[in-house]
Amino acid sequence: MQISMKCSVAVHCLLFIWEARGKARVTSTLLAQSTGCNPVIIRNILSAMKKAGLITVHRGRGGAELCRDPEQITLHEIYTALEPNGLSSIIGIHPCGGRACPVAQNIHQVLRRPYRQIEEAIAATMDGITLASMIEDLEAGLTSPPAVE
Amino acid sequence: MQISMKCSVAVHCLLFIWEARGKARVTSTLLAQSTGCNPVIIRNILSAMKKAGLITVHRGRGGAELCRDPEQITLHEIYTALEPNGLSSIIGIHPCGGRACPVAQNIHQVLRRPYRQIEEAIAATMDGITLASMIEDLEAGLTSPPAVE
DNA sequence: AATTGATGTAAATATAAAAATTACATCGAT
DNA sequence: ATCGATGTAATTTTTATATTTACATCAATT
Repeated sequence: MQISMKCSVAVHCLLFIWEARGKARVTSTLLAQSTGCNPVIIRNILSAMKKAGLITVHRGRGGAELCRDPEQITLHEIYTALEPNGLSSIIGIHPCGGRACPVAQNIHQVLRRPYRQIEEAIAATMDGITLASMIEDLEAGLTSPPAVE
Repeated sequence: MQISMKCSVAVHCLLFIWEARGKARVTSTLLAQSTGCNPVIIRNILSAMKKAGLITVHRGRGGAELCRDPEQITLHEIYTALEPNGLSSIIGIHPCGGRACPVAQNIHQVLRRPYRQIEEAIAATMDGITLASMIEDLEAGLTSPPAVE
């Protein structure tokens, strides 16, 4: 599994919720249209972020809002809200237990430290990225004419 | 896509090749048995590492050897040998171009910087991990009794 | 030179993980 | 009470990985 598309969709949703604050009720259908993915996927993502205390979602009436200031929401929090196992889910190790070969018996332990270091590096970087900084970049793009991709 | 199992298999192969040096000819069949995956997968991985200049593989007779000292081989090189697109392949961004929504039009650009920072952090960490250090950990495990998983 | 056991790849198949879809219970303002 | 919304479970579809099959090529050995 990668730093999955779920994460980019989640950021997309948060930015949308922020931009729409006070203007429109942000429903899962609306977010599905903007992100291009299914309303159920959106609801699952919103649900995860709700459990993590990042947003509130109104049942019945509908609509989502941020629970905190964008400065107080980091990419790391967004990511871990979506991935229950945290960053270790981005790393895969082939299963090779129960084999006679001594390399096979120890490979798991050998990789533990390197992979933990990588996870820590990613976590530290993600801690430094706030929703506020992404909003800043978004709004810079909104005022200037749309760039050709 | 994650830091795929290919990477852990590749490290496994390199450790095996190192431990077997001078003792046995390391064939893809042998590595397939030790890693638990298919000989064709092994050959593809070896082929990629060969192109990257990490190992040599003898045709006909068979057998693989390291081209360099383990101190001179980093995890980053191993990883990039396997993934043509480098670290950007660990990150997925949902496609949402061509939509009217201004958030959809800018999300790609907003995520560019954070994700580049993450890639750089991973790269830096991987640069600091050498095959030699993993061999050290492996051999520490070989001398002590096998741990219960 | 022929044999043998190996690598190097392409193509097809099988498996596993993600995402989309369908369905429906529940909620709450109007 | 109705209506449009969320919350989830279960199913299907899609996509990505990994395996298998097949075969051409190679180089040491006989």
